[in-house]
Amino acid sequence: MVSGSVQNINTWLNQIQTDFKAAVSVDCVIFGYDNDALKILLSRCDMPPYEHDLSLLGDLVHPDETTDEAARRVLVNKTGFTDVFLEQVQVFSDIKRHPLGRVITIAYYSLIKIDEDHLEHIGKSGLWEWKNVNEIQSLAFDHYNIMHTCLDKLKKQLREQPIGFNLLPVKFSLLQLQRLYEVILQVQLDKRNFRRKLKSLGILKELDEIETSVSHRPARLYTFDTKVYEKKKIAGFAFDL
Amino acid sequence: MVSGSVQNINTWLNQIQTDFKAAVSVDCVIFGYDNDALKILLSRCDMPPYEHDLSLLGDLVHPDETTDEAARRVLVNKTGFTDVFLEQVQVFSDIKRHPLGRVITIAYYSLIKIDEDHLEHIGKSGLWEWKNVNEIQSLAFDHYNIMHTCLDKLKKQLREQPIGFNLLPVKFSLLQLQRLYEVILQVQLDKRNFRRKLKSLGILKELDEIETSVSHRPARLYTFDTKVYEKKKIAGFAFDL
DNA sequence: CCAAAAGTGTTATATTTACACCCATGC
DNA sequence: GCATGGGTGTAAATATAACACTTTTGG
Repeated sequence: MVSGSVQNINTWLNQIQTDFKAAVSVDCVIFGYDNDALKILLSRCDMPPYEHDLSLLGDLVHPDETTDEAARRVLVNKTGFTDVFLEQVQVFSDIKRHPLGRVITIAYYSLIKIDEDHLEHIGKSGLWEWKNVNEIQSLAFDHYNIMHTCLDKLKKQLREQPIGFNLLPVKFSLLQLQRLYEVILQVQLDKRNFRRKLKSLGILKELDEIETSVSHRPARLYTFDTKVYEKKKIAGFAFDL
Repeated sequence: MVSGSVQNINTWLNQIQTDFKAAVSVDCVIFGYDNDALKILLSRCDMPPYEHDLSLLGDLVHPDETTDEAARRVLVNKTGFTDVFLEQVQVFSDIKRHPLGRVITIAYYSLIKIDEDHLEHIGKSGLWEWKNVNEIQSLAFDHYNIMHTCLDKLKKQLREQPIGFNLLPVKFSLLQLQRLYEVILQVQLDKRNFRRKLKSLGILKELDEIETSVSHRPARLYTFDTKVYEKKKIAGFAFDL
């Protein structure tokens, strides 16, 4: 047995070059938010025995890229976006998780502004579809498990950092933002306390614009002040809701 | 190019079986706490060009184990402990990170009660050594980087969960615990507020024992109440210090 | 004028911070 | 008896939580 003794360079070389290799993939849980629902971008799986299931978007990690780069590549190819929120979550390495052999996968989660034009087209292309998180009962491989791990991480980060903006249009109302938190965290929030809290963080920029074509008093629109945020992030701040 | 189009099963099979494979390893940042200092267990590296550097403890992931199992195997082999705190941190996959070829590594961090007898022996065996975190200037491979990522994660978790106990003897005084937080988080804490906070969490069990052989008034000893903790963890609790 | 969401302050409660002295023990 | 850390409480400041009504718009 190798371990327990000092590592030997020849042992390593042997192992690296022979059977101690595995295929490594990335799988992206791409979250979008639309119609007061949290959604995930999924694709039809064409691999037995999962031909009739949906699966996460992923690919093998190429020899010339890091896993982060691979995840970003998958995202860019599938959504067209280059500048999106993307975060590494966890490794999934059960020996039997993939039917074709040992494939170790790194899970990532990503936040997308779903309402952009071409993203709707993607949804209509038939290759991929947006599915409500609540309505997903099962997925191919261990992807259902991966999805839930990423969802838990999203919830945690949402409480710690103001990342919710990444799921909304550039301009949004405070109620939209509140609903987003309520839907994802599955809590109910007080309108006045929520607004006070957010304004006190100083990362919202009030715009001179208001909602249009709503059949009630239009709400003021806000945008996310990236510059202030970056400054604050370094100091570190909590975001307890 | 594969990605962008629907995944094809034959492409996958080809890639998995040929050049799209990588060696996968685990590297453990094993933290211990002794003499008011945070330490890490390191080993001498015997691989060029790092022959004169220290490195983290790690090994290749075997074909019949998950990465979590591999990390635990490394820990058990090196420290003898089976029931230790062990947490996956992050993947490191720079293409040139390993001199022998592509090796993707999964970083873990672990918390050890350093004061157990056989652990001191380990430290004296010459194969491994405990080194103060503050005194580490560089490590082999990208291990210095890995170490700092794990240290950051430790600091974060220490603020969110009462994991500090894992670094202390089973029985400890409140001052010991406070010093541990101060050393790791690099803050100064108020003795009374710290005690109030901890007692209010209800995860400390007051023992009928006191310190011995100290040249001042001996402190009451406490132990960590795992059962209460497990119950509370499910509900989720913050631990802001 | 009705429906729907926008917008706005105050009070009570809980949490956090700051702070100083006497106590028990070993030498 | 002196050095060392052990142990304790209170008051002020801050943060959080609960709560209801008027306003603006479209139809």
